Amino acid sequence: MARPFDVTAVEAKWQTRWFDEGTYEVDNDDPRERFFALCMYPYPSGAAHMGHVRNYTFGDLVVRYQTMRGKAVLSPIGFDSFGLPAENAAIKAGSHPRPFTDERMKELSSSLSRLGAVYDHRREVFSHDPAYMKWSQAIFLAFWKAGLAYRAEAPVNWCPGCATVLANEQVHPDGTCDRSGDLVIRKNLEQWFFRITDYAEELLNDLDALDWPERVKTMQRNWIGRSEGVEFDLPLAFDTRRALRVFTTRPDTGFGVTYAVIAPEHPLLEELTTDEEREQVNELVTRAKSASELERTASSDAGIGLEKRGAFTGSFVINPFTKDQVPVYVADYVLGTYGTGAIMAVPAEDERDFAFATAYGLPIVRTIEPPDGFEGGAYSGDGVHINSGFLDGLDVPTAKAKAAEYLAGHANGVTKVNYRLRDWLVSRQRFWGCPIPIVYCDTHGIVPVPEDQLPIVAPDDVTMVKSGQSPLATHEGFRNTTCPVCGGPARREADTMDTFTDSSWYYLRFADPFTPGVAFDPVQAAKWMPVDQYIGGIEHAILHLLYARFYLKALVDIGMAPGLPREPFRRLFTQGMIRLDGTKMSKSKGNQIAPEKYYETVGADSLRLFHLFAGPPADDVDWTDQTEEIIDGCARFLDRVYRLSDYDEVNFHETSDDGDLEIRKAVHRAIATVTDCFERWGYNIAVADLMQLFNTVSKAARADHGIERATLDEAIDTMVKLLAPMAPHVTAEIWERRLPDEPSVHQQPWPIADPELVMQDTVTMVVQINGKVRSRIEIALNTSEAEAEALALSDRTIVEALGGASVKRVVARPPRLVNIIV
RNA sequence: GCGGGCGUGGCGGAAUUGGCAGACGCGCUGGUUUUAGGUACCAGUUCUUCGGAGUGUGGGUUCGAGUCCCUCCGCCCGCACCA
Repeated sequence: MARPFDVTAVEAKWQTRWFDEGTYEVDNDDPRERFFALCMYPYPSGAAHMGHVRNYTFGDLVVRYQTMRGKAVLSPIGFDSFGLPAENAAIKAGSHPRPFTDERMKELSSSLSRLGAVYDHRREVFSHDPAYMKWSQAIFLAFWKAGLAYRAEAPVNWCPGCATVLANEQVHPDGTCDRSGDLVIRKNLEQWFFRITDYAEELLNDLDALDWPERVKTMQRNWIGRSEGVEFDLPLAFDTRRALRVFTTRPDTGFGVTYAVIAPEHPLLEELTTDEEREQVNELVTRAKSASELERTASSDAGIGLEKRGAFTGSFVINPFTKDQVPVYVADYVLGTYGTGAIMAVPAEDERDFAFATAYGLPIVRTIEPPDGFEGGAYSGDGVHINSGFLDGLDVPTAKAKAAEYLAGHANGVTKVNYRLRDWLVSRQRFWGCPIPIVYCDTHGIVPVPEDQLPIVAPDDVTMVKSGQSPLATHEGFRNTTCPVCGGPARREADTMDTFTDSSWYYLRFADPFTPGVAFDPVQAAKWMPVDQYIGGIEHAILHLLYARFYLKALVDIGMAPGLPREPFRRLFTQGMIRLDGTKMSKSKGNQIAPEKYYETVGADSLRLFHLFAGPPADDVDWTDQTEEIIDGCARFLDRVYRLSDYDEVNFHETSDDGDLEIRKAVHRAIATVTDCFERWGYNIAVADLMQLFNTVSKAARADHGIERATLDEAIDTMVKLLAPMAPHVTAEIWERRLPDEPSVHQQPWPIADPELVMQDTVTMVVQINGKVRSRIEIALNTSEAEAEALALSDRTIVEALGGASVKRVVARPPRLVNIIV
């Protein structure tokens, strides 16, 4: 395609200038209003892919737009540079992950520059930088000292493919690993945890005030999984001084408890199991323990309760409502890690209990009258209580309160809130992560590494193997150390931290990487925090976004971030993904379209414009046969703007006339609509509005009648400014050619619409007959209803169309329309 | 199964509060320029039996519905034994 300018040269020229001149460097004491714009910490996987391009196009637009709005914009970049892909590649190549990672970082960095994205490069951060690791480790130790980090043995998720344990958040519902797709198995291991559950309530409540997509907030709410209920005792039939403690959200259904169920891991199981039942109980427990999560949940995948697996323990407990003895079963549908690990079962009002009761022939007693015509097993809705003694006749909420009161007096009942959220498992048996700064001494046990010895950096002379433990575990030079307390022989922790710890506080380092001796100075960081606009993919809806929220709250509480807000990201935007042939475009699927080729042909500006124009930013984009042509169309539009700005084929007239006034109005209306679109993420519409404005201006300027020079000057200068955040290179070039003595377009203030020109004094009012458009009348904006009605009824076209029909009613809604009903 | 979102030309998509459906772009058709192709520019492009009809289907509210309510169909996303 023949272009009116040398795209490659122009883009390179401006990229160099922005970088060399530090155009987007910003100081912490900048007096302007502040704006913190941030794209999610990218994993350096090499040159930017199309998803990056989309993400960083939006991010860069925000940075440039807010800058033109007169704000001091903090635009940092860094790299989430620890992680498995680099380690796996190093194992394969028999090398070290560091050079591999450094290379990928360089590639990503340069391809972001090539896109035209601008940053304060002085603030660059990457996870494996010892200067950053030092503080990642210091935060770990601060958590430990505050009791937020602890070591415990627990059944954990082990991924054979990744050869490490995983957090609950990294395991899919079907029991496979988030990263490798391998089936995760259960193992009992001693591991490090962060006490994120201490913050469950706050993490849940604070979501309400965040300007985040509702979808993301819902996902987090579900993940945290708050449920309110009552914990109480079911006395053991053979020894009523002791009891099985259970948790329920439905105390009101207590009269319908016909059995109890305990988890295979429950500590009382052994005691409750009678000799006659021992064999089948053991069989069930063995199976449940060895089963993977997938196998354990498989029965429900086939349809609710098709195959509840359980066994009678031989023991009974007493229902505190009915005083009846009910059997205790062990079943794998009750989880040892939630609530008390035991439940009261109410088959009539709980689907899972119903399925189990049906399979094992247990009695079902309804305690709530289902609605007429109700078909099916369990009824969990509201209704009138029956068969429920003192609860009979009550609705569910009332009965709940009354039952809870009863349990408090008769069964040690206490109201309780349970969460689905578990503590965050942070140990990883891998090499390429931030080492956990802990030493184990035979005398002093767990000893933190003193801060002046941080960072603990993994050695370079390791043999990278995939063995189920980090190469650090067998590296004698690293492993053997001395106890910081007694100086005796000690061993270093060989595990590294989950890489999500690195991305949980990087935004604070961005805000202040300058103050020596601290991770960040809270006073400096407070100048920028919280992030005003965070941009990233929906795939981080739970993991990263929950962890980062926890980190900041914890840092504030333990005194590392006093005075900072408790939420890191005020506004979140999640952009859609790019799909090719119906699936997400990704490296692992091998269906990527590389951006480089577009840089070389149409240029970065055109590719950016395409991503902005393709559709609503939050929606997925399908890469199709048509895409190339749309990108060409975007390039064509930029070329037209360039040519018009050169006054190519333009006719001028001397003094301004009505035509010029119309152009000025169109220009100012576009300022208003484009600005509005920028504020509400309607970039696709902003591009459309600019194209429309261009068409109007271009047509007028090239017509024989021509245009006044001042009108065209204003139109073009404004268009270039409005386009500048979208297509930064070509607009900078046009601006410089037109106004070589002025500061760059990117330093210009964002245009402000003149209300006089935006306001239309006359508008086209539609006249309908029976809801069908029959005529259009130009009217004044402030026309009254009566005037509008009179104008409509006397309009020649309308009189003809009516043909003397009797008018039943007239609905006048000036200035939009009049509807005549006949 | 539960929760949420979405169905508009050949295609991507516009249409703040119910008020001119299809902005803008792609593609397509015709034309001007050009040795030709490409580029550039101009005109047209929902369907139509030219009365009208039309925003997945059927109903409802309203003077008026793409927009609000109900039914069904289809697609996408999240959750899925958490008591």
